[in-house]
Amino acid sequence: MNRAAHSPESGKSSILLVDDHRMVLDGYTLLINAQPDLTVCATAASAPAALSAAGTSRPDLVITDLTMQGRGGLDLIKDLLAVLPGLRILVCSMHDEMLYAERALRAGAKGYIMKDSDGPTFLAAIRKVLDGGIYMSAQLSARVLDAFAGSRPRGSSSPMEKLSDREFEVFRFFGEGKTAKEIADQLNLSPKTVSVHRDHIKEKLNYTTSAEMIREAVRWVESQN
Amino acid sequence: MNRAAHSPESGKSSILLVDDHRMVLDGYTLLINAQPDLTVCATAASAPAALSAAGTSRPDLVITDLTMQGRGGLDLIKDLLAVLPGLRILVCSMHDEMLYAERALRAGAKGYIMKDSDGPTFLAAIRKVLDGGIYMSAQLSARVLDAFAGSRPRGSSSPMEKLSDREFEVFRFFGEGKTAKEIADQLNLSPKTVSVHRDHIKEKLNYTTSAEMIREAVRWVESQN
DNA sequence: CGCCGTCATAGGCGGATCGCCTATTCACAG
DNA sequence: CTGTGAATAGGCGATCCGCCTATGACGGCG
Repeated sequence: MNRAAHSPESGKSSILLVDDHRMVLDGYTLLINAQPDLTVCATAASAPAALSAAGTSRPDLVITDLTMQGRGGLDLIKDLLAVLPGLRILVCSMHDEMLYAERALRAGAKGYIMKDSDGPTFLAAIRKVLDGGIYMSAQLSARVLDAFAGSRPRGSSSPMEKLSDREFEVFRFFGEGKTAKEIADQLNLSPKTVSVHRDHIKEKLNYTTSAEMIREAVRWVESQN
Repeated sequence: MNRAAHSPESGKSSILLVDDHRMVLDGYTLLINAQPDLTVCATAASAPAALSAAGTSRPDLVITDLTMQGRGGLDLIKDLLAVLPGLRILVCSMHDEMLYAERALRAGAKGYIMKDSDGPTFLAAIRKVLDGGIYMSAQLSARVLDAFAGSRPRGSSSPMEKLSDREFEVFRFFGEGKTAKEIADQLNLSPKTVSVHRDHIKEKLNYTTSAEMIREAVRWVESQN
């Protein structure tokens, strides 16, 4: 186990925590700092803060939530890896893994764990990722292996799987009652880009009107809560 | 301040924490137990566990998340109040308050705070609710006061009560994913008329954008089974 | 009975948005 | 190296939105 590559002095692996809920940051910090081999070197409550903190503190591992206000967590993963290639990222989300984990791992994360995991599971995930492994639940890994095995009962799965990451993100925003313009502002895009995404979503999911698409987006977001 | 009614021995106000994310529970516990006048008497990670824990530990206050798996922070509020009438409940949600706070308060909660609040704000909310007050953000209270300012022919029923028959009809059509034009065609009206109804609905229900109104319409239609 | 508030209807108008088309860049697969 | 798809965004005409005004109908009220 050679975890201490970036922490020559302490011998502890340094971790950057990213979550927009302070209480969650406190909870993680409490748990992690109680471990002899781990230490929290920085925390951040937003994507920009996370990028900045990652640049200065050079953590061995970043643990991040997926859904932060504005600029989804997937973008943060990509940005972090663009700045610090090889950085290990463990996604810790409150959302059902089936819906987000695949995207997160494809974006470059090395693990996905749900927030309702208990301490030991959580620490096991951290150490597995620090050791160069990929952490995911048994269910999820089964699903991934299944997908790689070539079995394709396509169509029975969610129609949303046809959407690209960006389209999916826009879809969710529409489901939250946001205007195209509001979404554009929040993602720092031109309204035109959002409208193109909207068009593609409509086409991929076979909706004839935007109102219909929005309704289904709202229903879908509802079903996630 | 007579907060210790149910905690004769310690003099501290006892709090039951409910959240399905253990890390969140840890963070809250850390903060609360550091206060001289507050103590966490129990935690629960599910609605049934919360009901059971509330019955045995008789807390002065319950702090609960709204969205737990198995559907229903709102149901938990109602169930808790059914078992322990007069119990004070502070909802601590990660969701935009505009979307859930009203429902939570109508269900009987005495406060609503977002998870990204900092410690002092959080403690202020706890103490305010323990003292018999109602805690909500300035924005939210402004919205509530605004809504109650010009209307109370009925004590407090559905917000849709304020809509005229025609407006309500239009509202439902929007909730079914219909376009303004489609609604106009179906009701043999000019699109302009429908748009005026839409404007009035937005005004009466205090929505700032049409997208927000449509989202709530969809949610309402959904809730009608 | 006349007055006022509300409802339902709808037109006007300027600016915003939609729907569709095209284009550039980039990444990745074949 | 070439093609496909994703992400970004501009153009443009038609449509829609948001706000204002207006008319007729109904219903309570002094």
